[in-house]
Amino acid sequence: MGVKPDKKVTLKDIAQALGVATSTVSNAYNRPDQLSPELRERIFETARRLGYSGPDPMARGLRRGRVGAIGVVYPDRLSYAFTDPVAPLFIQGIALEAEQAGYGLLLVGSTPQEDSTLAATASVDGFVVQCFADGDPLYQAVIGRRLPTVLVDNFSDTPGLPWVTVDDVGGARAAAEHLIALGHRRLGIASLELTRQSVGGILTLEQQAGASYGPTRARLQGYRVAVEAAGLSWGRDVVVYECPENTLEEGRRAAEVLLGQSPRPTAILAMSDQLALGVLEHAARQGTAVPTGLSVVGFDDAPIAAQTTPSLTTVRQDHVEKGRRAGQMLLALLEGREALEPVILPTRLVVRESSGPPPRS
Amino acid sequence: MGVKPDKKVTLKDIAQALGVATSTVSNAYNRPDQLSPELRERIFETARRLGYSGPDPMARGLRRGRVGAIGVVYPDRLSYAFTDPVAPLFIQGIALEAEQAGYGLLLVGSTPQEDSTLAATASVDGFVVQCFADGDPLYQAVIGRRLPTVLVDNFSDTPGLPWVTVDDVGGARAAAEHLIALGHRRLGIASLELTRQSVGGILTLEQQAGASYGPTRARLQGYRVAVEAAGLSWGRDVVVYECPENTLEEGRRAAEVLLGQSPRPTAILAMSDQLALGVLEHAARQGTAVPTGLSVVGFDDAPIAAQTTPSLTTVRQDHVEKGRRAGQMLLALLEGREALEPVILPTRLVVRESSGPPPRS
DNA sequence: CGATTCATCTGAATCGTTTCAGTAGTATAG
DNA sequence: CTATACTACTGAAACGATTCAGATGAATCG
Repeated sequence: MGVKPDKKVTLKDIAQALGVATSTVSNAYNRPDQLSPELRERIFETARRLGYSGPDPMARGLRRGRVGAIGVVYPDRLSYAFTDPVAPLFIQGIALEAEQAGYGLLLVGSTPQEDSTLAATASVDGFVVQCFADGDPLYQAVIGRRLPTVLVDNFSDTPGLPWVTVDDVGGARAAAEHLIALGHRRLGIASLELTRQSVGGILTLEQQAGASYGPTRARLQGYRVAVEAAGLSWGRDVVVYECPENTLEEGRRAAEVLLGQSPRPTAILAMSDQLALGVLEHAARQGTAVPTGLSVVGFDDAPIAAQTTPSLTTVRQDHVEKGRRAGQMLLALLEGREALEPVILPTRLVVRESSGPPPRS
Repeated sequence: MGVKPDKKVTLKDIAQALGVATSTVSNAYNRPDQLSPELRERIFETARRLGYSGPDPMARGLRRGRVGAIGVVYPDRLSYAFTDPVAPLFIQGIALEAEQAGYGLLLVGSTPQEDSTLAATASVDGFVVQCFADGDPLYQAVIGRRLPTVLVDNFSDTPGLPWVTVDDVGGARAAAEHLIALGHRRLGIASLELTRQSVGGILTLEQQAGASYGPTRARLQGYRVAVEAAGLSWGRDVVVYECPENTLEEGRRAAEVLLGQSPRPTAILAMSDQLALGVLEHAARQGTAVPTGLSVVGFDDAPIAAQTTPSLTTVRQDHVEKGRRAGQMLLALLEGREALEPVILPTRLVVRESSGPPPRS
């Protein structure tokens, strides 16, 4: 039992079996006060006997206009989503709110075949969408659904479309200021992608101007503000390397390329802890001591950042809180409450062992 | 726009606007070959103009009998699910298969209010359910749905209900044998929960016999086989401490209690890396050197296990593969292909730095 | 005792699609 | 020039529930 391919048992079947109206059976499930307890019990008994597992969610959803699921949209393939150690934290935050309100979480990513995006056909009551590049078709598909939607890590000027971001500019700026205060004068930046389908590599100033991912753009700007405030030249004293993916390997490669520049940077600013860990790994392989030979600062404060050797100096953002806020905003929309104000969450520099004064030249 | 609460635009509206049959409009979306390209284009144009976002997923799902989502069920609250670093890997595995077949992943956990479980009302085509204790009501609810279902980390004797597990017994045994071969004669075990809603603490032999979580039971058994094969006494030479939650904190507490026993264990076997990391943390705080003062062996081989200092000796299982297999099995069921055989994935001891010979007494 | 309320239960409309058996009308074959 | 086959489109019946305005009879009230 449990998996027999019986023809489907419906409300009607059990109504017929008992000689009552289907509406009565429906009431047994949805409005216990509308019928006598005995009849209700008899209905459940019959349902059990016939193997009826309760009202069909889809039919109910259609009629009620509500499914009980919120869509969480990733700009990338779903299977990549979890290579980033902070993704689960964000989801956890949404889950925290969703489960209280009785919603499930439907994860949707872009499918291998670009054309038919799942976002267009997902049965959900609303969406939380993460960090999109300008003009991403998946994003368009989501917006096209005209469902209540909350943006994360992206701004929006559309009224009624709330968003939550973090202070990327401030965080990045604090990170760069920290290194400069330690005496570093030559910096390498391991950047996240600037555009969809980027190939990576050292970026010219022009290319940097074309960043279409919000957080990447904001962090570059934050770094730059600090650099120029210190009287350094962004063009001359800083090298920006774009990593085409947010993985350890790309972090390693970034380190390799950046440290191959001359003059050699004495510190590397990474836009994620994932990349920073890759940088640490490269340094370890090369026998470069951190922080005496090289300083590294990450971004995110992933749980692992505190556990590595050396532990990672990084910019903390509260991913769980970010998820919660997004969840709260969406639920407010879904439940017809007043829309919540967009919010910018704070970031904070956490100094650990991976940053220190530059080596004396 | 995008979020205006217009009254819903339907197929019928756009059919009327063009003076064609609704079935024709439907065909425009689902069977392009059934109508002339020009009409199809006119239909899309009108749809765009009226703000029609394509066939309603729920209505379509109802009619077609397929939603395009697979339910991933956690035995616990969803927000807890992600405190374990290996959970994302498992999901990633499922996602890998699901996204290829065009399915989304609906995460459902137990809701705070025990009664109305989301599993009973989730719009999905099938379920993957993780490690349940015998008789868990959430599990009953899932089975009651009579949808195609795959069990993970649990066996099943029901035909047509495939499962995937790992060789927990073998892995645990290898871990214990490793420690014994190193010379350890007194072991502490930091166990995962044995039953739902357990409170934790040192376990008597009787209590151990009542384990209702499959993996916990299997690992205990594996440890025991190794211990007794070496001529040691399970009752006298081994202390089992049950952690009520799989968290760092509980790992620390386990270490504290286990190391407080006398005679003191010279090694701790933890049933997850998460717990093992807690043990390491406790050791570090106490100034106990690992592995010279204490050996620690984990379970799972979470990504972080290789990165800690000292790196963690552990039993490797391939969580991504576990997810993939589960996904494949479910998809086979969903697509009406022949059911795949249940599978037991291998485990393998990975020796790193956290295990060594016991201190000389 | 007639009027009201109350607790139960019923019927029919509806939710927004898909599907399938047709119907014209036009092109191809014999 | 009639039979055959397409092509392009239509109508109506599902899909499996919920909802809401009644209907029925029993109980309560003044």
